[in-house]
Amino acid sequence: MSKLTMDKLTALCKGRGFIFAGSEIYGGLANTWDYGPLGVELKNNVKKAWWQKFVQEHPLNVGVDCAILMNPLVWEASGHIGGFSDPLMDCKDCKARHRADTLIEDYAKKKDIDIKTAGWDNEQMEKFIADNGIRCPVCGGNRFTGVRKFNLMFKTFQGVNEDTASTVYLRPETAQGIFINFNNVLRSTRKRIPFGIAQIGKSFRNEITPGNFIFRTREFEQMELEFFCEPGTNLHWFDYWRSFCRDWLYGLGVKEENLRLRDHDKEELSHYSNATVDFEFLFPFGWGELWGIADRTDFDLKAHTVKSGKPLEYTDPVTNQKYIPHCIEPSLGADRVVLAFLCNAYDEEVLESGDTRVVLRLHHALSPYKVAVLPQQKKLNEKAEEVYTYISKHFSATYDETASIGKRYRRQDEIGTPYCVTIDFDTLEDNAVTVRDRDTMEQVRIPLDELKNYLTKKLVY
RNA sequence: GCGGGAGUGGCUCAGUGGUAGAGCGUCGCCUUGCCAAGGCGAAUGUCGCGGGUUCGAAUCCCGUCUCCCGCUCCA
Repeated sequence: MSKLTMDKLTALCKGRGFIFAGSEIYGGLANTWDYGPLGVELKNNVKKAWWQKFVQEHPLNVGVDCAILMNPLVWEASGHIGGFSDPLMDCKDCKARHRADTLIEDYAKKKDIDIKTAGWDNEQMEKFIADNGIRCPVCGGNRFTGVRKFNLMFKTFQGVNEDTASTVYLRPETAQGIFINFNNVLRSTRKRIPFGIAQIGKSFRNEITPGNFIFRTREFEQMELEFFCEPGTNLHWFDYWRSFCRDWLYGLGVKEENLRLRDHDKEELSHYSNATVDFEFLFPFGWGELWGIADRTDFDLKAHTVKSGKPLEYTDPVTNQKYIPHCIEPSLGADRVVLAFLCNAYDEEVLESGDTRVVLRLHHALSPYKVAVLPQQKKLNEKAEEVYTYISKHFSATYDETASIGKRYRRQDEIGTPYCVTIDFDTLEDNAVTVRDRDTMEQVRIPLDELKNYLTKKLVY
């Protein structure tokens, strides 16, 4: 198998209608991508598969879909205003841009001093850099501009007045919508601890450095679960979700060699968390984070309790004890995992004839089309259309009557369609069709009235 | 923002002053009844945009825009 490159993948995505560059006819808009007809099917299938395992089939979890725009106080409480920003400074000599906190912490690590810049303001960082004579890692100069905070949140205005009072933010994570609805969900579902609230939705971060196709974009979709548990049971549930998430990926065909779980060192832990594991996938550009599972403790519920004055707590129905639940958060990037599934599925197979067959070996649950209906010849299209009409009521299906049958198989292979149903001249006599399997390339004859059951069995997830 | 690369049909590119081309892909017809066959035909371009030089610019000059890669990351 020849190696997959991002160029190959983006070409396939664009050519076949998975993903297009955004705003193309106006010259584009950097790092925006539009999902095409196949891409939206794939992405919807990914979301559906996630929802199925994390909500539909999981007895402890329920779902929500919260607003993207929220009261700005939410972000003050969560620490995103103030904390969720990068302190940047430029080298006046070589124009390289650096993060002030990184410069300081790298320096501290080298000197073996224990320094945490979290909570420092701009002046403190500028002073430390000047006092210690920290130099630009690129050119060695020591003339820096002042520190400017670059907030990662997109800001906009609600209503007609563009003043501070009407400033709202596009959410940088979906999680906060869950936390602020903790009481609502608890009351309306009569859930007991432990339980989880799941959400799929768009988030926005004004990243300085987006890139790698749909891996890092400023607008992206998250699939997050906030799982609430009794304090002290954190580790148990952390491990539980760690395995659960890993198995979900394996269950959808992610190869073991493409996935690694990396537990965070104490130093890299976020301000809210005391245990974190990264699920990393081996993309053509290297290992990239797919899924982060964090133990957020009671940080968020506590913060919102303080800020809002509304206690977000739980009363144990047996002991009548009140406590603020702790929270384990598996947070998955929808676009990233779509990209991962694409990379994971991409295969180039060299056939006996010598030419290569490009196959997307997507899990059946993820394939944009489950079935392609192909008349052996155009003369048979009447019968074939009949079959298509019937099949498409039950499965996402496509129809193709052009070119040779072999070429049409290849087209379906390239977009990951697991089953091709061909109608031939015998079909008119015996009312049966040939079903061809994408992976084995084997063919079986199935009577039309058994076709639906046959495919249903094959396609169950 | 800085550094590098690139803008010519859907894709990959050729064309470096003189009527915009090829391959692949797409579509149609013929052929072919199970894995990218073949034949014939067709469609698709203000050559990124603006200005200049010139009888004449995809090509030379100036400006400008955009995208891609790298850098400061973590869904």
